[in-house]
Amino acid sequence: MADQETPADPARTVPKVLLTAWGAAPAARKGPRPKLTVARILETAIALGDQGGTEAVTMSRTAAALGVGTMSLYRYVESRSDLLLLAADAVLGAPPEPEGRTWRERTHSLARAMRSVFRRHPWASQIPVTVEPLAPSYVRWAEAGLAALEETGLDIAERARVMTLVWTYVRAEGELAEEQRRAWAAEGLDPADAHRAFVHRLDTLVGADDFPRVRALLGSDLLAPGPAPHGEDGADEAEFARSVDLVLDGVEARAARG
Amino acid sequence: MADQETPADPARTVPKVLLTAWGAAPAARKGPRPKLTVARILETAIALGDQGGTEAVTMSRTAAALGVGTMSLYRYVESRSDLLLLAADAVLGAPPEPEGRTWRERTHSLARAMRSVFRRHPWASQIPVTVEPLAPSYVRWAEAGLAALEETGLDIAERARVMTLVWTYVRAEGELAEEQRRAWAAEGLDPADAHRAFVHRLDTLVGADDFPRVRALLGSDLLAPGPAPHGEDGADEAEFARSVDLVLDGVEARAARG
DNA sequence: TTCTACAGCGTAACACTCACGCAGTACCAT
DNA sequence: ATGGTACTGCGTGAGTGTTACGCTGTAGAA
Repeated sequence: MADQETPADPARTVPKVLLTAWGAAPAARKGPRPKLTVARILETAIALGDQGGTEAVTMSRTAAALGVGTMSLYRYVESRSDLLLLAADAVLGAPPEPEGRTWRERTHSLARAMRSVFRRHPWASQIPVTVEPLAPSYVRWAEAGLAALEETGLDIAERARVMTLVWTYVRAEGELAEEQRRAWAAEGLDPADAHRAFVHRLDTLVGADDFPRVRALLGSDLLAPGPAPHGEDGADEAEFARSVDLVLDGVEARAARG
Repeated sequence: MADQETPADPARTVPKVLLTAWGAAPAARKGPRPKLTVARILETAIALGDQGGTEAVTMSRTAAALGVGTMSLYRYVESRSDLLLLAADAVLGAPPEPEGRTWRERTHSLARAMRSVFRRHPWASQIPVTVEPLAPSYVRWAEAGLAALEETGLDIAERARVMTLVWTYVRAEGELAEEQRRAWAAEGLDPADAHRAFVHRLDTLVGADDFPRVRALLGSDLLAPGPAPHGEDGADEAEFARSVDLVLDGVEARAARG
């Protein structure tokens, strides 16, 4: 009997994670009934992540929360990193129906929706689902993004480029915000203190001779306390919206050129 | 003697990592001569990262490579994550003199330079130095970016937004590329195989009914094997350049409006 | 004398291998 | 149809190797 597990062409293999993610893993026909499901495991992992971040999602903790032995999880998931990837993709879920009449409004609406996912589950932004850009939820968001951009008239490759650029930025923005939030929390600073601390450090460390432009930020709207208190999400969200607008300006210019 | 280490205002503290990074840590006046320097430790950590990625940079391995005990490193660096942050910032280094006559060329040149740093030290892209946006090398790149954008005529806040957007994208692009490269390597696929595997998986998993636009990518230039072989850096770099151009188109449009 | 750097020992947590016992199901002989 | 049996997949406990990091004693420089 030939070894059926090792096909000749490595390019025709599909990793087990992807099969699991798409629900394409073959169901068992014999043996005892499984006590768990992948869905239930992910649910638990997501809950752990929500309250303690990526590092709180360990095999032992997840298993304990489910009331099973640590090793049982390996029946459903090949490794911890696979578990995290599946959890992150599950969190991404399906994109909402984009709001707005123009492609621009709809694209912006999708970007804001993805951002809000990463604000509700900040740990997920640290797991690049796009590494395996074929995880089902990511593909759904890709499809939605390409659809929203359809009436720009740009060709499919260009639309894909825009979509990838925006999704990459949204994820990265979430990642940075989360890292920063954790850093502040580790120092025991609340958002207001954090903003003051940042200004103080900038003032202390960054010399006017070598970094005149960075220092000039001290006097700008960016760092001046405005109506929307810094550190809270109001100001950050406005910044985010403006950055997305910048990209969409570029798309618009390109679409106008044909 | 009052506790001098705990000032009343938490916003006036500067974390030790930052002081170390800026070379502002006070030198010891007594005691035995230090066997190591932070610079030498970082050099070693960077070498380890270059050949084995982030996870290869452990305290024990770094110490062993230096011929000292593991715990000795904690005299110079507060924690592993501090070590990684310092190493990543060291790798970023100083930006080169940007090439080009227009702000556009110079900004693009800087973006490509940062990308090349992250290609030479891919692990560094996984450590968000921008978390603590006051690490010295990042500040240098920020200053360079703001300078390059000066003659757009945009105000400082807008220029800062553009700079942050571009730097964030560059880092994230490097991060994703590295994660992908590692994933392929773990499967034992070379770049050519990886491209074929990707197409095969896309074809297998992504149904035409639910994802017509994503599937349409199969027939596009993006996935068709062109003169520059996919998986190698040629095609990726061209994609990167086009994405940056997209953003700069947006900046141009905004600059023209005033 | 006083301060500081160094390193060995020890701890707790982690991911993951291996081997085992056991529970159901599918199939076959009757 | 029915009873027995072979087999497969399930859960898990023990064990391995690695990790970051705390504590403590020692040696050396000012």
